[in-house]
Amino acid sequence: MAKYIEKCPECGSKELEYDEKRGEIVCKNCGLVLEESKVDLGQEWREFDWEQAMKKRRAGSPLTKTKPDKGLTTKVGEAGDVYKLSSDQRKKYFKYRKWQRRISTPIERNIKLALAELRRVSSYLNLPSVVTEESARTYRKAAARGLVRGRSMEAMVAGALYAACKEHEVPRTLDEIAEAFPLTVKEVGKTYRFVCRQLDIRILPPDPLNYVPRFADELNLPVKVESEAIDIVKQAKSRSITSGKGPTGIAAAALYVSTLMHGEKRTQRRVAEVAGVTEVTIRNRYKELIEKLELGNKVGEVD
DNA sequence: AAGACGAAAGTGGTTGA
DNA sequence: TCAACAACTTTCGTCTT
Repeated sequence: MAKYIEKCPECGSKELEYDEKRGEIVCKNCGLVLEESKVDLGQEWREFDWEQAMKKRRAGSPLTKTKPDKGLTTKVGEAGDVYKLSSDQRKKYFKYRKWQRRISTPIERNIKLALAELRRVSSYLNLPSVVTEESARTYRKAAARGLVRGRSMEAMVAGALYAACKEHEVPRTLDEIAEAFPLTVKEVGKTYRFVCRQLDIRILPPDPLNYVPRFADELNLPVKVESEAIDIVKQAKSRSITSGKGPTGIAAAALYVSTLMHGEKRTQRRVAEVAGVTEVTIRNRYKELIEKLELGNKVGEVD
């Protein structure tokens, strides 16, 4: 990811870090947030071979769930000339007419308003598009089931948004979201739970395994250390000593133990830093791991 | 001098009456 | 809806390398 600024205007430090999830550039030295929103001019899809490339490449704006008509804004003509068309084309015509009519039903009108609100708040909070898309999907579902009736539209949007944030592990508090609408924290929380229950959305606690590769990479650890850490996490999971604990803490501690086992030691501070937890947490988890998995004898061995 | 360790007090989120 | 609770953080002092 290209950086457009290379020096912090506040302290002059060149240690800048781009946080992709938050879309912010942060100065590692003084913590100043330099740029809150960036426009990603790259393609939003990936292509792995020629076939996929042919399928996925296109021009124009992305097909997106945040637009009620999926971004197709061309007006479809009125009836009249239809019968001059071939049957194939006539079918297409009716298909498009369907979408045309769809945006005028009450539900779609409601959704249109809701999505406008969603886009506004998303950009205000600098949320990545995956989250926005996810909330849009959720809101559509909720609206389709008539869950919005008798509830404020804003609150439903907020609930869907909060759920999506949690699902994608984008750290936005209830307060931040409530403030952006604005709604009270209570209202957002209530609709959030309502939406989850009704749509059967389970926010499963994030799996520590997801974090291991990322942290290992940031610590420049060799593959063997990483796979050992993954192993440790799996063992820990099978003995259910991971439940209720913060997943990042587990991942970090497993990595730390693994570094000791392979003589690739990193300081607790460094590990804590990349994992976004404190050294204390690393120590606690690490102590647990050693105890419960009887790893004590293996630590210190250098191979 | 830097890292590791652990105790104590405080905070935010979850849970159960 | 509110209070209890566990996990996690912050802070700080001590010990080890």
